[in-house]
Amino acid sequence: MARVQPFIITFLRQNPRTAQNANTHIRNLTVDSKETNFIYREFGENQNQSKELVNGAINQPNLDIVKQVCKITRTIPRWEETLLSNFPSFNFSEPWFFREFLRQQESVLFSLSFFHWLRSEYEFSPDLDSCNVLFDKLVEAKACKAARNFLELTGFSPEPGSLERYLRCLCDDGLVEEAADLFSLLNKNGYCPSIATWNLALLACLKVSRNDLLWKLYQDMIDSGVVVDIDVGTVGCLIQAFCNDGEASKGYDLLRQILEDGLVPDTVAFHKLIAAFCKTRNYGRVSELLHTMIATNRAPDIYTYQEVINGLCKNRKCLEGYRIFNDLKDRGYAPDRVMYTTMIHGLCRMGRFGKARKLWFEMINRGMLPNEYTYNALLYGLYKVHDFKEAKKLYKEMLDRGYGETTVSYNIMIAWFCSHGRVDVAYDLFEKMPQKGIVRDLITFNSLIRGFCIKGNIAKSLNLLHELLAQGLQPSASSYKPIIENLRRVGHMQEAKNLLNDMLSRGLEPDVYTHDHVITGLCEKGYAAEGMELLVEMLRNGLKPQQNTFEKLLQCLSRSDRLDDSLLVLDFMFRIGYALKISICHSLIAKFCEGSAHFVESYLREVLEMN
DNA sequence: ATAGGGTTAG
Repeated sequence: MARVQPFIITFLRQNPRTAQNANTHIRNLTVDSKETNFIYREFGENQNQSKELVNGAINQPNLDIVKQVCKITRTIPRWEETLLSNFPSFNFSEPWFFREFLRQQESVLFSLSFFHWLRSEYEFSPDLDSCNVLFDKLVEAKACKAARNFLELTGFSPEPGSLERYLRCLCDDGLVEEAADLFSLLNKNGYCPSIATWNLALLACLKVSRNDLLWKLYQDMIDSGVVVDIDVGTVGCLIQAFCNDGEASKGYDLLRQILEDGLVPDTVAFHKLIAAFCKTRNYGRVSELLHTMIATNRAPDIYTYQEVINGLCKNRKCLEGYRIFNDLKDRGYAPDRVMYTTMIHGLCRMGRFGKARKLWFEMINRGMLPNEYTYNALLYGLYKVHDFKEAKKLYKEMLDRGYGETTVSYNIMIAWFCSHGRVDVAYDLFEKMPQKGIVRDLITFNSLIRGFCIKGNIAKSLNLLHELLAQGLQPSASSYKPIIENLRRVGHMQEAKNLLNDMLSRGLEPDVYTHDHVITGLCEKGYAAEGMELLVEMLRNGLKPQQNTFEKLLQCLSRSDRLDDSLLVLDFMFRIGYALKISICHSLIAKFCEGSAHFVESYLREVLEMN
């Protein structure tokens, strides 16, 4: 059962007037009567009014009683405890009573709690009319959790139109799974929601990063036959979805297609495409997209350029980004703080601290104060140029302005100490984080794991890996990589291999070098078969082992007299395009000759033909 | 609305 969110309570306490309008709060409330009571206790007014109630036998439709009860539920705390005794002979479970109650009670929250009271008191179930009214009111108040709960309790079937509004409500709240179910239900009953509703659902999927559901919904949408003409809003969503899936070119094709039809998607779709093509470094496309935007009256705005500059900076084209940044200024665009921060960060990442510092002052001169992001960017820059003195100064300034106590700033400092051989200091910071209420995230752990590995402290690194997992964080390849490399260095190949397997089983992709480390390590220990197995696995995954790895493996295989495997590995090696070193060639041939003289000739021919 | 940190070299 969801709870009242604390911030709402705080808000209500500070702002009791709002308690009068319960409708605005119901979306955040549950139907738990305890919680509802709490709200009454805290905010109900006229708490002593409950005395003057009419007593007597009144079982005829009586609008006056309805009026009184409406007021009681609205104003008297814990009315549930006294209502029956105040109206001893009145039967509240008459259907007309609840219908009329709903008509008069303007607050959805109180209507709902009255319904719950009726249920618990009389096992009441409202008639279809009342169900429809209350359900619609709940949806209108965007209380979709309460609406769902109401549906479950009553089991009634709302009108398709109501359901569609409910559906939109679910989308607004990001409850896309339920929305998708409802679409199927509506479709099954032959009702087809409007394109706008479908689009809303597609957008909601994008918002909660559920591309899988988006595609499923889109399929349903087509199957339902709603798409007569291509809708530009739908296409915009699809373009975004393609970009999220890493298939920007498909998104691009879609854009071209719809432009031919004379339709132009919104800027968000363009932005997504731009970011995606920056990522694949297809800058020609990016520039083309910008031109398209201008040609179709979607003039690139500051956010567009933000996307471009960010894309360039993230993909090692920072100076290009810087050029555009300056260009924009020349053309009269006033970069905002985000753009300055992005640029400063990009320059810092490239070690151009001087330029970054210049922008920093320029920004301040233009009346924009550095915020948490800007401070972190510059701090990161100082870390990159190893200027600890200045970093300390900046960090202090940052703290004075109330910005430094965050995960990111701690991570920068921790990475700093780790890469300057002071993992002990980094660990102190790490231990201070929870005390200060700062969350440690994956990057915090990864930095420290790396720090301890630099010092050769494998045990500590492993501990951190376990702690990370225990916290429920998803490890990344960088959580494992340094540990595996360290284990190989000290020859603990079994553990290294176990960790590698652990990585794979979590769906992580070790890079070429991690694999290479394990293979060469295994070979050094004489585990030819396992080395071979891993090499094959690598090739199967499309990874290209280093030449040295092949050589190590060949030596190991020939030492353990696995001549067939040697030939196989040679074959792989030549196919990749590596040449065989003369020394290894000699030792291989010598090995072949040791065996039955009968085969030497054919072996030789094979090796020579391959080379 | 938008931005930040780990790893970059083998």
